[in-house]
Parts: sequence; structure tokens; C-alpha cells
Amino acid sequence: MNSIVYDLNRHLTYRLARLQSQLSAQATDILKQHTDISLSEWRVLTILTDPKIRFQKDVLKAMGLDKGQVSRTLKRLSDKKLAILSPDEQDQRNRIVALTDDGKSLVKKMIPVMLARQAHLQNGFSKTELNSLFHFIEMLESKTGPIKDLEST
Amino acid sequence: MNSIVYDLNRHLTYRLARLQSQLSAQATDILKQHTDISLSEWRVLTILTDPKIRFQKDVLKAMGLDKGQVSRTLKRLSDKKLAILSPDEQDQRNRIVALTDDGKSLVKKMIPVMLARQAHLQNGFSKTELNSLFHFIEMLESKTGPIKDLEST
DNA sequence: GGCAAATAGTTGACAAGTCAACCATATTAG
DNA sequence: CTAATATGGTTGACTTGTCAACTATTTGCC
Repeated sequence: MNSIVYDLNRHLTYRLARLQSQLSAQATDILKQHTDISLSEWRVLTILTDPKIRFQKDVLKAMGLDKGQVSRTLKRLSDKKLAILSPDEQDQRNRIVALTDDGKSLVKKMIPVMLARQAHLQNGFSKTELNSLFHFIEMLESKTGPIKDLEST
Repeated sequence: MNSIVYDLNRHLTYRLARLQSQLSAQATDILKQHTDISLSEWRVLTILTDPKIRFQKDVLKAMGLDKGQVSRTLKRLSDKKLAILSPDEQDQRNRIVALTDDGKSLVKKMIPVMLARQAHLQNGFSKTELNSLFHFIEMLESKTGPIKDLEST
């Protein structure tokens, strides 16, 4: 007997992974239809709409992305003239980041589209259900650190 | 006035993306502590425990992964002597895939560890909550296709 | 039988994500 | 003051994911 069947479909993390990859493909598609920016570029652009974000390090903290990834994404946005990077005279380690006018108008143009998508996705969920979903996500996120006591011993 | 602030944190897909990346980092860590296989290798290995999976194409369908990715992952598993690929005499386009003994014992060893992790993650959720969570995932998954009527016009 | 279309899999090119080494600037502690 | 440390950022190497072109079979149709 070889009954080591492991049902991936009841497997929470697997289902989340699959969902996530479909969702990000969908977002990438939508962006491609309207613009020529990638999903991570879009995310950084939206972060930059927040006036509290002034330096590259703020982007980093706000998104929890990789250092290098942020650096390169900002470089691409700057190449595309959507964002501008300038030195901080006070502390020369910092880089000041900001949207250009092009960047702002791109965001302005795309926000309704992306919000419509969110609405589409959330359609069918009651307010309560949405709240539990967010709550579930938070609970799970609080458990994504290293785990002790997993030894199979 | 420049009130185009877009709150990423209330953004479902963003939260899911972040959660997902943390979860998969966690899984990758655990695997690294015990074995030298990657997360995608692990997923394929578990798929191969299912007796209904006989051909490479079955793996493909069961996982919804990219063709090429499956091909390469299986090749790596085969290099590591965890899986074996053999030609199908009936239909030479197919490749028969199966776990080797090493593969089986690796899976056997790791299942308790991975199940313990799932338990850890699900800890704090009631049965009902878990069911709604799975239900939510399904609802969202059903909406991941192309969307019409997103035009900003 | 023979040709078009479908299916299974491989491969190469490229984008995105991850990791660690490294450089420059600031801060701090002796 | 200056040496050690911390911080912000860049870069290169490597892995993983994604897409499309391509090969080899098989199936279906005339």
C-alpha cells in the first residue's frame, strides 16, 4: 500500500498561490491594454501618490519589496519619465522620489480602471465577507515568520 | 489639489500578493532546512503521489503551471533521482512520470512537516472560517479571467 | 493513404524576484 | 578627530516565472 496521497487542492497555501498568480496575470493584462508599464511599476507609481512618501527608503518600507527591486523599478520609471529621482542635500544617502506630470496623469487615468477591476473582483462579497477576508489575510500574514517546532523527529 | 491617493493597503489583490510572497518564502525556508528541493519541485513531487497522475500532461493539468516550467521541473527531479520519466509505448508523445523510491521516501519524510505548517497557519481559524476562506478563494478565482467593460471612457 | 490539425513536450529568450557583496555617506562612541 | 557601525542605495549572479517558437507524434478527414 502506498497511501501517501497529499491533496494539494485542500492545501491553503497552494490555493492562495494559484489564485495569486491568476490575479497578477489579470492585472498585468489590464495594464498592458492601457499602458506599457508592468505590475510592479504600477504598484510603485501608486505608492508615489502618497505625500508621506518622499524618499526611496519610504517606498521600500511601504511595500516590503526587495531593495534591489525598488532601485531598479524606480530606475525604469525614471527612464520612462514617469518619476523623478533627485538627491537630498540634507542627507546625501537618500534619494528623493516623486511623480512627474506624466506619471501623475498616467495614475489619474488608470485609477478608475484599476478600481473598476477591484469592484469586479469584490462583486458578490458582502461588506461583512470582505471584512472577514481582510481579517483572514491579516491573521495569515501574522504567521508567515519562521516556525519553530516543526521537526519531524 | 492633488488628491489622487490610492490606498494600496485596502487593495485586495495587493494584500494577497504580499501574503502570498511571504507564505512562499516561508515554505521555501522550511524545505531548505530539511531537503534541497525548491517549492515548485516539492509541489510536483506531491502531485506525483496521486495514482491518477500518470503522464506529464496530467501534472500540467493538475497544477495549472506553465508547460515549460513543468518540463524543466521534472527534468530537475529526474536529475536528482526523485522522479523517473519514461516513454509511453502506446503514444510516444507522452512521457510517463513516477516517483522513484528516493522520491517517495522524501515525500513521506516531508509530509508531516508540511502538514504541521499548514496546521500552524490554520491555527486560530474555526472550521467555519476555514470554509469561508476556501469559498472566498474560489469566488475570486472564478473572476480571474479577462474583464470586459473596464474602459475608462 | 496522405495531408491538416491537434496534442505533448522541449527549448530559448526575456522579465521578475531573490540574495549577497559592495560603495558612499552619516552617525556614534572612544 | 577618527575608527567602527549603521543606513541608503546599486550592482551582479542566480533562480523562477512567462511566452512563444519549434519538433515530434498522433488523430481525423477527404
